[in-house]
Amino acid sequence: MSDYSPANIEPKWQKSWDDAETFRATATADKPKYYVLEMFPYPSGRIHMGHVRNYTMGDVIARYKMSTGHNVLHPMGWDAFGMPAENAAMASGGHPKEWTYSNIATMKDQMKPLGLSIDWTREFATCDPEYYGQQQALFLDMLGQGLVYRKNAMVNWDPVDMTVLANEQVIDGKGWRSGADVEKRELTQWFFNISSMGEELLEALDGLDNWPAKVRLMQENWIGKSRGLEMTFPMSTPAHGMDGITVYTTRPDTLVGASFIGLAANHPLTVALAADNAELAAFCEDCKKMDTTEAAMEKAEKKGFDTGLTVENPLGGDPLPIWVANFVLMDYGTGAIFACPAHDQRDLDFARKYGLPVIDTFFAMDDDTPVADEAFVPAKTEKVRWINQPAGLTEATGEEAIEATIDWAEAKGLGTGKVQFRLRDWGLSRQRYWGCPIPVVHCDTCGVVPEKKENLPVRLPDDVSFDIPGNPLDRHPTWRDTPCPACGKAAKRETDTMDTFVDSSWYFARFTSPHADTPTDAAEAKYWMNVDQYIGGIEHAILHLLYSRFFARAMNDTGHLPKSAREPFDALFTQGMVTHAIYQTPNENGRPTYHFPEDVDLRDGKAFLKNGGAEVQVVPSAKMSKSKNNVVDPINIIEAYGADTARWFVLSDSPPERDVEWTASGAEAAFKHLGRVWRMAHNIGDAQDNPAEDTALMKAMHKAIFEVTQGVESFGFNASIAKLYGYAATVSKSKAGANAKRTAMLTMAQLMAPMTPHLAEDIWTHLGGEGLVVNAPWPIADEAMMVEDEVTLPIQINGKRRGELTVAKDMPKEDLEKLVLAQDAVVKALNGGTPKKLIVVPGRIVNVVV
RNA sequence: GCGGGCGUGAUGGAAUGGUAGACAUAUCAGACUUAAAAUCUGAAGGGGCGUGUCCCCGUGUGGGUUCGAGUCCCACCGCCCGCACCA
Repeated sequence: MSDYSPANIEPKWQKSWDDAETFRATATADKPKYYVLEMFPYPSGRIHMGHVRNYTMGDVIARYKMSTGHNVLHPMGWDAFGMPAENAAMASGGHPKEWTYSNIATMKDQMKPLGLSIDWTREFATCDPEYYGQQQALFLDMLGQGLVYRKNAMVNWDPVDMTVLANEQVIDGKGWRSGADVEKRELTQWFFNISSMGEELLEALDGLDNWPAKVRLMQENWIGKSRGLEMTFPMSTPAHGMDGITVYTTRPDTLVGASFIGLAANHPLTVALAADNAELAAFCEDCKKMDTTEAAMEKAEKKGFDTGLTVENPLGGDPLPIWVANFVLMDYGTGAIFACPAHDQRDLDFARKYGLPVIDTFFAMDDDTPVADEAFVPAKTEKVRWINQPAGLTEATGEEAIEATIDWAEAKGLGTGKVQFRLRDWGLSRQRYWGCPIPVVHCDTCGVVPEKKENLPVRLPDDVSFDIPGNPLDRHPTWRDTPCPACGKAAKRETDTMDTFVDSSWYFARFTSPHADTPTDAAEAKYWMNVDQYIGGIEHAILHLLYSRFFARAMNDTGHLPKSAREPFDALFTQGMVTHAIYQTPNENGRPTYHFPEDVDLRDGKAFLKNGGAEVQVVPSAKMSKSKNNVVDPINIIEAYGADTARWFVLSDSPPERDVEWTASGAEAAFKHLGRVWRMAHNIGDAQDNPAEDTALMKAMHKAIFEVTQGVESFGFNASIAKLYGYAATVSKSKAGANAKRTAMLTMAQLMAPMTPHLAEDIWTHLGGEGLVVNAPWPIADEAMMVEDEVTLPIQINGKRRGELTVAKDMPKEDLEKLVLAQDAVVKALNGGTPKKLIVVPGRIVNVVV
């Protein structure tokens, strides 16, 4: 008899699915829909194990939903714009377009053998003119609604990539991609007005019950809503046309403790003063550098510059000096603060350094110690005793004092309560070639004019070169030239392209009608949206997901999505990485030399080099990385064991949200198990029916159906697989007749089908299952078959297990208690006495308290 | 610094407040074999001697709640992640 051969099986069943167009998503009224989406990949050129795990999880859900009577939409596409393509063009002289499309072709070839249930007819790349043309249409509609605007802004300039970066693309003062120190530059930029939706984006987080709490919290912190008081301190002597300093504070309750005013280095007053004060100008230059590169290293160092000016204190008392302080930021609040050193560590550090007063405004309930070197900052919910509180409070929590003081200040006309967000508008302009052109024209007469929709897409020119840094669109001989859409005179195109995060902010909506000649088709979008289950990496917790939430709202506002899709992802799952041990030996410099897994022998829990036998240090569970030689290529695994083994293994060993470590022995074991199941299906035998054994097997089958289903429903794929191992062992050992075994194995095929679809089809057909297993309805566990007549109860004495008792499930409590008290262990423990207490948890446990 | 999460065998991990360690890896033993591979069966948290349906200890540490705690509460230790001069 032949043996389990994935190389024969897998292409065969893939062809059957293709021929039957099994995965074609069609909107029909007779079935509920289910939209499952995995975050689409960047076409780097090769798929990796992380992709395999991500897509397999989505595939399990998609196939399961198909078999439970849903129209399933499970699409795939390519996040295809971005700098690596340009970098490759610079390095090797090719064209970003060719590089990208060739990578897409390669990766698709690598993905196809996985047997994913993807509707490839909906595939697109974001660099397809058909896609980015609709993105331009969307941009114009958003422009019309005031959701996009232009402003001068200090931007983060990456000197290596020669482009602007969003705040969130700057990590520790360095470009997220290039790692270069980021500089500040002032440019006219396009911005999405995401902050106008801050409140809604924050409030709607509450409704996202099927998102990880962690992601919701990260977004909440990112949006950063706070309530405080905006008030103006009148200047003692007006200067540079200004007669007051407006500050924002979340702690107006500590106004009594104000000791100085702090201005940002780029506050308008600072800038005006620096114009004729070289020393201050030099100080401000220092601050600008700190903002980017040195911030991380010298975070504790507070520096300031005394302007010599003062403001009047609205509470009476001495005027407050105005300082320029390096820790005050222009782009939050008003760029000016009042400092209360007693209750803010930064202010205190500053005050101590420059000898400014420290005024306690409240004390703990049981402690009068004045603040020394540590600011007193209790939780806002803690009750404290106030000194000269402006609103007249004596004992109150911070929360109460803040609200009371805002009311007081408003009544006195000193200021107004204000809500502030950390979330800032999203700068989308990029000075790059390989991105979606911003569809506007600059006209000397008309200014900035939107391109007409009938002229879309504004296509990228193909004849560009990358031999000099900077944007090839800027230096293209003719591309910029175009008539002004308003007056028809000669004008110039915008040469900035869009941040690639724009491309991925609405692709999920485009998948509902990928070839419509508007961004979406209303009927299709209404049927398929929302995404029922979105799956991807935690690294997208803030940027991609927040931007997508914004875009879904913007698309609703511009009529491209229904209101119900303003929150586009009903459920989000963030999966863990696939890791692999690193094998390293120290070289002569003491630095590690990395060895490929295939060069290492594993014996007795240790690792040795095959060549030379030297012992190798093993670093477990490290992220796969080419530079560490610990990457496992899915293609090699598929060739060696087949796709089903790869799929089974990446799901098996760890819960989906955690990292899973790829081990050669684990993959081997997965392959062996699939072979075992295959042989079981081919060795049913011809045993006669055996009622007792048959019933026992059918009971086990229904239990397996129940448990595996539960695992799939709850994203516990590893649990489902553990149950399938157990079920396989039960079937294998069963003495049931051939009919019952055949039934048991047909169910096995169905239960395994979402994880190992090719093997499942093969078994299903071999055992005479009707049609394709992918189309078979999911088995339903029969509750009656899962009822056990007898239960084994553990008997505890004082909470410790001391024996067990097998009794009829429905035995009356009194009879059970009698039996328990007659147990040897219980009799011994009671030693002739009576139990203090007898706890019977029906069907679970008995505890005797002695 | 702020916020969040996690600590269970050699390893990955399982366990609605109810038999801790399912399932898998690695390990060991047995069967089959001339032998090996493959396959199948079984053992296995640690310790004890009295070898048993035995006893003691055991889920980072210390307390607490409970008839009963890996699970709930408090404090501490360690690790991981996110944010970070946001007034």
